[in-house]
Amino acid sequence: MILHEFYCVEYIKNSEFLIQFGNNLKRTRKSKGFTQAELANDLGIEISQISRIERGIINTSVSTIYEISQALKVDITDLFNFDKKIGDF
Amino acid sequence: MILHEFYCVEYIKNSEFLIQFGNNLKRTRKSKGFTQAELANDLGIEISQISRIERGIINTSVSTIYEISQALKVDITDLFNFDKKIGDF
DNA sequence: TCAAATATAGGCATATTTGCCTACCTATAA
DNA sequence: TTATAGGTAGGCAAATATGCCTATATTTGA
Repeated sequence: MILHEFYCVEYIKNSEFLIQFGNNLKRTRKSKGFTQAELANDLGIEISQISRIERGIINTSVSTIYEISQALKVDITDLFNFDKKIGDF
Repeated sequence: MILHEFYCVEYIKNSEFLIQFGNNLKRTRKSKGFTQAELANDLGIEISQISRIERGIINTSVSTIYEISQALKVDITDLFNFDKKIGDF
């Protein structure tokens, strides 16, 4: 059994990046008018996975990222353009 | 024990995308003058992983993609710009 | 042709993600 | 207050990626 604190600090590599990425995904998803449930349903994956990705607690795969970009009808590169977009959450 | 044929067809989702992605990574890596061993060493991961990623037989994580882009000194979005670049291998 | 460098292949144990599930939280509207 | 929608949390088993290792194939250069 793993405590969440330990989980965040030791278990995940690059968690800062993952959190930024997740926040950007969340903003993008909302701007496209999707709920987590709708996005998950379109992808055929679990809502809890979307939640975990957006919170940056898992390091999802490149093909999932690709599928998300297709479902949201955004360019996959948009999901990585978050360097300048801080603090609009 | 898993035969390679089965492995490719049933095990991997989105293998077409992963192969394109891998080919694009390979071209990008070479254009930056890196061998697989050099890239793997810079990242602190296994050469065999780089090989597997470039051949599209595994679905690596978003943070590994991010780290690769940093090691190669390219924008992460470049690793996904391969729609138009067919047949230069 | 030969040797060295580079890349591919895969076994095996371990790490991590994912699917499935249930529960809880938070806001909003009736 | 109650109900509903949207999101968060986490346990557990199964699926998949990764590290570590050795071996083999392919390419490159002398």
